[in-house]
Amino acid sequence: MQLNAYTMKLRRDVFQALADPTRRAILLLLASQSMTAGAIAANFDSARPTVSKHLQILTECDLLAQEQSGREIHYFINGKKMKEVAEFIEPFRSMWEGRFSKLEALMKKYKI
Amino acid sequence: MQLNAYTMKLRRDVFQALADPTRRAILLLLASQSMTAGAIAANFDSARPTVSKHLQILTECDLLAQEQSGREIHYFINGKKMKEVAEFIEPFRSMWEGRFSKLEALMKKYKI
DNA sequence: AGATTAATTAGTAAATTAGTTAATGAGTCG
DNA sequence: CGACTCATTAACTAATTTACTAATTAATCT
Repeated sequence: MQLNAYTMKLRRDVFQALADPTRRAILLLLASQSMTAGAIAANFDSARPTVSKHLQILTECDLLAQEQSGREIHYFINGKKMKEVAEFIEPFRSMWEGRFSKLEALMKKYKI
Repeated sequence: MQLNAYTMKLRRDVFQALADPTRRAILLLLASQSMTAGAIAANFDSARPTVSKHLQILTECDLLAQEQSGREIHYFINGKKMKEVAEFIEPFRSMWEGRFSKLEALMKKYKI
């Protein structure tokens, strides 16, 4: 079997999915409501198959789920998957919001 | 609203930097203390110039800052930049932690 | 049935990325 | 000064990503 971009197993994790600005815009679009592939694509300049591909990538890594109704496919966000990203940045939170963040930064820097 | 290359952020941004697992590991390493390039590289199998490149990318997008001391370069995290990621995730938070997340999801889905 | 619509899959080209080894720059120390 | 060390830059390759047009699948409408 010939392997191509569609059949090959590629690296697909949440962070890689978020790396593309179009995909982030899709997620923000869907934050308020679910939409069909066509309605989503209407918000972008890219060709429809391009948006379709982005939707597939987001779905593969579980950031989106789909539900077919007739010939339309509705896409909606899987909030739980976003949690993975939130958990990654959690250890850094104190670095931008704590009162003592500057002091802490210095202490870390000089390994006190 | 039409989203295009003007309204979207271009490459080499925080999200693109986080897409690589080695770079995420570097950030986690530095979460507890600053380290020299050599000490960081010692934690990975990649060749040193490879790690150096990752450090450069992380520095370019301000996730890391560097400070030279003699011939060593100390790298440390710029927590504020992480905030950008946190802010992107924020609108989705209710989707994984709210009591009513399932109900909300349904309401959004059917645009009630 | 035939035409239309919604969306994906296929195939291909261009750009970007991550990795390598070799070479270079710049402190440190005998 | 010359050898050694820390780290980056240069040059190159292989793999991956993103994009497009054309073709296909499947549901709906007249």
